[in-house]
Amino acid sequence: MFQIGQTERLSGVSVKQIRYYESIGLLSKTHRRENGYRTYEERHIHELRFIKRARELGFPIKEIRELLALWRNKRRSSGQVRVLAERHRNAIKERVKAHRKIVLSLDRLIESCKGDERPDCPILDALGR
Amino acid sequence: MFQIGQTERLSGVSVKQIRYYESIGLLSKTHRRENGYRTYEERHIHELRFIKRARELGFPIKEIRELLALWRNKRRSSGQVRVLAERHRNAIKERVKAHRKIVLSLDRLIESCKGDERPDCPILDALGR
DNA sequence: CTAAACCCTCCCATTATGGTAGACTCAAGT
DNA sequence: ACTTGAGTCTACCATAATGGGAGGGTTTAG
Repeated sequence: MFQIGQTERLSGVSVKQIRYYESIGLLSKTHRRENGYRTYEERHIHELRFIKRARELGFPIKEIRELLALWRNKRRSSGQVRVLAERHRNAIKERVKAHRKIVLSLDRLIESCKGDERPDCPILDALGR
Repeated sequence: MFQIGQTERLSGVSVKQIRYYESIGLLSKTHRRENGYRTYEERHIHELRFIKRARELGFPIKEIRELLALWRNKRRSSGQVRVLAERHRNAIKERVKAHRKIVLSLDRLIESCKGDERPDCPILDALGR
């Protein structure tokens, strides 16, 4: 039985986040003591670590909800998880692709800009074209 | 003298965005007709196109504000613009780097997952470790 | 005169997190 | 017993940029 501060230290998830995850029904329900304090058990720590790792992999909370459901369900199929992971990976790949294009454009613009004290600026020219 | 719908078509920026950019002081002030309708001139179209291009390059509005100020200021130095562009490019590069790491991690996880009908799933195992 | 197409303002929702205020609880020290 | 500090609670605000919609005025064409 931990209280929220200990749970933060044990899981690496901030108190704010813990309360938020509970409020949106992502984290399993917690018990409350007489004084209103939340109490956590090992199970919650594990869930929070799970959430934290999934967040670090960029999964949005909506998808973590599905992953968590599969994690809790002993009769799930690994195929479902794989589909989720692949879908997410593709989304990130798309973002990377778009960002790399942007970087290339910026490279070209910056390259063409002398960056001196004069008001002449190809970057602004290109934007204001 | 255009009204907001025409301005949307000419600039490619949505009516919603146009009003928003004005409300935060990004777009130059507009005149209002007797009936309350906004009226736009060439100048506004140019500014909106500028904003649109900068947004497409991923510049946040805060930085577009600075770029626009430099664009309007005939006595600016191109060095200032270049610094802004480089800072922004570096920020995006960092994001790309982080995302690529994530993709690699996902690649490994997905690779290790057979994706069949069985409940055994290395992805969930890794997240719930 | 009416319908359609415009325009207006105001409010809400999104995503996930951090901050703060005001109040309560608990444990330790004096 | 009393105070102090740490811990916790709820509730509200803010972020970034955009879209959606309600409810209501205006203009133009038929």
